[in-house]
Amino acid sequence: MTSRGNATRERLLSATRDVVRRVGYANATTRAIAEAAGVAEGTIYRHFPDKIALFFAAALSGNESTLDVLATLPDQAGKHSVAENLTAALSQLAQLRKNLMPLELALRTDPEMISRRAELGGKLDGDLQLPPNAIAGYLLKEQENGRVRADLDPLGTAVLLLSALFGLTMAPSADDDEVSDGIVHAAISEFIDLVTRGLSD
Amino acid sequence: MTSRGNATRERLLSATRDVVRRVGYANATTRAIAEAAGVAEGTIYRHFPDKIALFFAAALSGNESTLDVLATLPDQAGKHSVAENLTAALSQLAQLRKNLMPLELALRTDPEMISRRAELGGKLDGDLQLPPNAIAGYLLKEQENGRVRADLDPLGTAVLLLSALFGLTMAPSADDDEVSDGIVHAAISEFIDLVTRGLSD
Amino acid sequence: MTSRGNATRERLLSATRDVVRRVGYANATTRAIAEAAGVAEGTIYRHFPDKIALFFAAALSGNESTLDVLATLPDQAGKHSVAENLTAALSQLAQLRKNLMPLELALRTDPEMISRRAELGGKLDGDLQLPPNAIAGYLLKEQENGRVRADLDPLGTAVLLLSALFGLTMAPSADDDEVSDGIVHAAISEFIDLVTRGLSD
Amino acid sequence: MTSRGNATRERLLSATRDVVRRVGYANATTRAIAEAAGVAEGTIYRHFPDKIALFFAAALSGNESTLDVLATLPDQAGKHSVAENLTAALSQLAQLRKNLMPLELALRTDPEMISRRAELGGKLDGDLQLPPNAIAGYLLKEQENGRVRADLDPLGTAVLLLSALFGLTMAPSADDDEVSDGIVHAAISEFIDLVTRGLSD
DNA sequence: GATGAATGAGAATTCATTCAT
DNA sequence: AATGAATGAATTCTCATTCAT
Repeated sequence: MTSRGNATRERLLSATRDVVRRVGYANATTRAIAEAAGVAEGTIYRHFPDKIALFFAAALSGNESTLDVLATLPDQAGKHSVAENLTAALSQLAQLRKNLMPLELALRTDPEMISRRAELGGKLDGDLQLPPNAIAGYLLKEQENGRVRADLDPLGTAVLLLSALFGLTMAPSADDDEVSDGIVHAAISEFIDLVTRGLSD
Repeated sequence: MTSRGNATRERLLSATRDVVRRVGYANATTRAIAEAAGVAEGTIYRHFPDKIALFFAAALSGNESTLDVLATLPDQAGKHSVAENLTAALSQLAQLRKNLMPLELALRTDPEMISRRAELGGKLDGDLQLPPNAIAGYLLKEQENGRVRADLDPLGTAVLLLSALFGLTMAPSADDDEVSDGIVHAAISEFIDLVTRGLSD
Repeated sequence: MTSRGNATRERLLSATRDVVRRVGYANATTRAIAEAAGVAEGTIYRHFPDKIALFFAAALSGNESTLDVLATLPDQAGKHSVAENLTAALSQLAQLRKNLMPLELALRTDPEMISRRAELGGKLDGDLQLPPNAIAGYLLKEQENGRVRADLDPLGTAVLLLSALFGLTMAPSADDDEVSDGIVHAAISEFIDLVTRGLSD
Repeated sequence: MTSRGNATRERLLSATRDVVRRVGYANATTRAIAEAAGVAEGTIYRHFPDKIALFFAAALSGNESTLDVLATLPDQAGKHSVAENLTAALSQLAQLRKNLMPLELALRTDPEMISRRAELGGKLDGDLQLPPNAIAGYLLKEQENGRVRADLDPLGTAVLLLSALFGLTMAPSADDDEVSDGIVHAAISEFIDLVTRGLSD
């Protein structure tokens, strides 16, 4: 792969993310993406077999660092407070979700994408399995530490938290990305507070 | 509006819901909807100015009873347990979500729909505001009863619960509707248990 | 089907034959066909599921009378001369070939069409089987009449004659259809003379 | 021309023949040919001005030996039987046709190729004229030997035989090349028998 | 009111050809 | 000589919408 080719590929991935964020998945046409990337439409097909493959690649790329951070979550057990640790972890994941969300929505909306999910193979499935596993691992350690109720199912609770996170990240629709990030972070914080202390306490 | 016209209109609304549930919003073409309704494509445009108006109307119609039940939620304060009341309320709402979800996804995905949101005017916005208000009203009464922490913001917590519910209802993808309903109900129940008792007890 | 719809369908079939004859199968685009038919491109797809179905339909339609004539060939046995009967039959078939040839060539050239051949189902396969069977039936009767050698395999000989006819009809490429028809007829006549009398006599 | 360049050129010609035989003329893309030849797409244009020129060159090359054999046909007059000589000659030609056929079909199908026929100039026209001339020359000598009817037009008959051969070689569609060759040879043999002895004899 | 044929803009994708490296 | 990334025109097909009947 030439360096020019690589640069074009990156421009396409970045343009795809931009266009999807701007006009939504349904309106992210190859024409719009090519124009945003400053290349001809045909160029897309030198780098990706089809549009869906481009979307998958765009959704996956650029999330490596987030995932790395998440992998170290279980090591935080015992340090700081449980609420702080979970808030930090979910905030990280919210970042990830912001990139993956249009893809996730499309996955739930467009039957063709569902059937193409295999494409992501180990890559996305691995990525998607990391979060619940990391959180479950963390909860298990904290159970051993006595900082989390022993009768909780760690994996079930982790999935519950992630599902709720999904709802939380969907909710706000601020145009300004920074503002939006702040809202999401505050919501997560409140949510973890609620979950940690309970409704009645 | 003649009774024939009315019947056709209802058939179109019902067909739209069916088709959207079956093939997703993106693939719900006017042709498929007309076929499902047993009418000609052109007939759609006798009843609705365009496709988006049809979707809005379809999403709204048929949820009246669910909303009615919700309106009585604050009256349950003090009866049963808080967990039971919230579980019941969110389960009701999950039903509502199942109908509204494709529309909600589209609303968050497709900018054209966002701009058409005004169309729903008081109707949808009213409907959408009822759930948080009903839950907040309930939480407030339970605070007065001493069954919910006084330092919680009722409306903020209600929105939090609803956001989480959204994530919960998105998660499962069982084909069988009844099975899916069961999974969602169990998840809501666990979720409310977690929220009620807290992580650490 | 409305009468307007039927007329459009016929115009499309006729336009397809014209365009294919004029520019060849490979260059017979939907755009060119629609333009020739005086309709919008999208109209093609109201009448035919896709381009290949249109080609098959175009190739098949309008050959009924030719096939009918052929079916009566065995009844000619004993009348006129064998050479006259065969010349007449092959000339009829040459007419058929002129319509089917672009399709036949495409069938041998384009793998996608080969796989779609099933589409023609009984229709084309029946049509394609009639000629050899009709000729074989005729030869058999003439063998009984003693006007054709008894040691010839009727069906094998019929296939041989038809294969040769294919070569004959391919050969000339006169632009003027009438001239071309004349050349083909003369070639068939000479060919049958050769086959009837033999090289050495 | 360096030897490397020459080797590449040969690989391209061979790859073109292979690809055309495998997927048909319509699907023989420059990409597929370049891949089969193990070179980059751009390399094609170092050796040939465009795709059509490549096809012409590929069709012509590699048939020299066949043509040489044919040139000696008239010398066989008087030896063996007429049927044997013609069967052998047509079988040779069938081999040639197998290579030229996709091109011939394209020539009759695709107007663009017709207009480029000039490109072949003396080369292809010479090659194409050799077969009828060789056969006509042979028939003339056999007329002198009294082994062929004197009232036959040698060239007309030669063209007739070649046209029929074309139909014969088109007919079978066996996947296995050797099987296919066998079928064609048998058909030619039967055909010459028919033509030699006549229908009634 | 209802029909359904027709429309035409626009979508994804292909491919021969060019050109900087 | 060779590469292979980039091009952009062209292709098939879709679909919301219109309108004569």
